[in-house]
Amino acid sequence: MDKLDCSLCILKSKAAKNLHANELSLMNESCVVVNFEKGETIFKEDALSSNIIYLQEGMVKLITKGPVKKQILKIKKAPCYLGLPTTMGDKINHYSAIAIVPTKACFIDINVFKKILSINTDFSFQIIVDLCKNELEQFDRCVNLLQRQVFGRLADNLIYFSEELYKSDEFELPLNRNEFSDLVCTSRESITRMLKELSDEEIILLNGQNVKILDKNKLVNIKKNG
DNA sequence: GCATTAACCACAG
DNA sequence: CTGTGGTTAATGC
Repeated sequence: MDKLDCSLCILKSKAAKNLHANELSLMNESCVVVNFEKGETIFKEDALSSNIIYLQEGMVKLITKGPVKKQILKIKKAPCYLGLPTTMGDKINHYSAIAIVPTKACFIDINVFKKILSINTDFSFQIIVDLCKNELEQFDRCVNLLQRQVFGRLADNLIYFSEELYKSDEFELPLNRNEFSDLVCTSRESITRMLKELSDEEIILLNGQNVKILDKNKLVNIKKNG
């Protein structure tokens, strides 16, 4: 177990920036840092959960086993809190979190977390804002998945990676074709074909997992009309 | 009917 | 793990 000092952590979420020294030291006492390799599970669906996880570095996928097949719910990147809905909302986890790149995470006892929520309203407020943003995002994603065709969903996800996760037109997909299809809700073959097609039309530059968006406008158009 | 979309299957690097 | 081709079911002119 690494010894840590939360007050020295520069990778603070918006919420954690509001924490006072005494609250940070409260976290220190019950906080454990764990490193995860790509592919390692941070917490598992159906297991009892009693921690809030603070993602210090890295990226994870949240997945759940649907009635037919597994589904990637969302890709989350550090810094952020993980497992708020699934830890506060029920006794058992409704989804799993798996690292998709080397990831560093702090495990915080739920009771300590609750205590801090109750004494620091700025912190609590920011947590609520995050949760609300997340819910809006999920509503959008839900409608997109249900009402758009595959090309639109693919474009949507490519734009999400570019704008939300990497803040760059060029990025390395942290998912293989199969996982990406689980995110976009389509088949592996369709992902292959459609990425190739976008590449042929010079809307993206594709080189293995490396994606560069060449024509953002067209991509946005596909997202709208797909 | 005929075209389009996209999943499923099989097979090859 | 990925790309390709063939096949097929569903949907919409």
